[in-house]
Amino acid sequence: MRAGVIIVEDDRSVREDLVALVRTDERLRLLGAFSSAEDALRGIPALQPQLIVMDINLPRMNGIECVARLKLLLPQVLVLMLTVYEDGDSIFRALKSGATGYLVKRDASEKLLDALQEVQRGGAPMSAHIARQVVQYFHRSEMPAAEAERPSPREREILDLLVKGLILKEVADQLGISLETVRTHVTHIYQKLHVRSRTEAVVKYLRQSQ
Amino acid sequence: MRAGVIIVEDDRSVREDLVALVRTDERLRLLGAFSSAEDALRGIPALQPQLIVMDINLPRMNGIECVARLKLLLPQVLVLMLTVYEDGDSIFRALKSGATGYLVKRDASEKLLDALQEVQRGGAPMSAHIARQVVQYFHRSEMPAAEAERPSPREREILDLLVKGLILKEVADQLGISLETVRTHVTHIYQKLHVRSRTEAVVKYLRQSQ
DNA sequence: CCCGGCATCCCCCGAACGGAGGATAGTCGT
DNA sequence: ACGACTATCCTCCGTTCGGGGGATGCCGGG
Repeated sequence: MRAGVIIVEDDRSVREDLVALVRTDERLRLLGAFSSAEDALRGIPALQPQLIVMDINLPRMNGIECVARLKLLLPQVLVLMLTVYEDGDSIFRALKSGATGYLVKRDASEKLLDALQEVQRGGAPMSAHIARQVVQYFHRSEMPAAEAERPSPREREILDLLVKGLILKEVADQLGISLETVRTHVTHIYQKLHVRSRTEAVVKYLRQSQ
Repeated sequence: MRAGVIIVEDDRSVREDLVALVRTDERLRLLGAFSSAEDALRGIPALQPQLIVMDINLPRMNGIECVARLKLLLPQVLVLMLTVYEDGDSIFRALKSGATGYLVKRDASEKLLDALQEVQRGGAPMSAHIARQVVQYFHRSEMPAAEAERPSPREREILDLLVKGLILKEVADQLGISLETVRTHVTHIYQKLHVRSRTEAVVKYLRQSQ
């Protein structure tokens, strides 16, 4: 059976090139193409693809965030990141998010199909140099959260109460501040921890503080 | 300043006796009396009492559960449990939930006021025999969850997905079942873990599985 | 002196959630 | 064969959440 493929790429002409390319390969079946991370998150789960080709540089939510979320919904899916960036940080974050391969855009037209095959065979298409960095990266246990990414003291105070199971209104009463203020703090916490729900925030917070 | 007192007792005549008793003591100020745990939970936080006299044997939610929840909202409040039960298990669960003293009902009329004073002085009004058991109890690290209290395999499967931050709809898609089914499972999980929100459930689950 | 981070408060809105019902069906042990 | 536990699906309803705005005041670094 042919492997289902999804393309996520905001540039229309590039996207159409990729779509055309995938269609030339009889081992692949193109299930769809999206032009934004948000659309991809909504549409992909129902399509149950085996492979995703994801551009990193997307408007609003980037491809790395998008892959991280998709991997929660489709743990089995194989992701090939596509990008113009070659810096180590992007590579790390992409792979950390769950991507299997990392292709530079200028190589896409000639290497995409080979890379997709390699991904399916259990490989990880990328240069030896990058592979080396990857190994080293995973030896470092945790991505050191950037300075501005850490919740402020007040925000941590609120997190502590959320961990206890209090709802927002109870947190407000407890701290003697308004519900709206708590809401704002919580929004900021979500942004800093890159999550979108209380549960995710609490789990991440507990894990970070050992 | 006089210490604010709340009474929670479902039997009207007993409740009125207690109210009258507290009113005779000029060192105390009666802030209110409730006849159910649910009403108490709704009303007490706003009253900010220093002392709570709580009956264990209440309809629906019992006094122990009620105290556990109140303690989340008012960590400073001192609780004196009132009960007809003298068995070790009730005592343990009451104190575990955050109660400071434990008075048998038949002693209430003559010892309540003294007990409230003692609680405020940092004491713990109960017999030496009980105090001994308490010490031993806290040496045992955890209350072994009853057999029927443990989530079923399917429920744990769902908990695992909730820990990852998935919302109910995503869990449903992931498991190939309907949203309603997930909702039912989650309700059962809440009942077994004695919680009322996803956050509480996830935190408790993570802590129980080390 | 201005900008960024922080803390506070407010509004709107749609989606998600939690509680309380009820229902069917399969398994398992007594 | 009967009761329990489990898993599945459903409706109704009020509350809570999360995202999107915007606003003020304080403080500290550049």
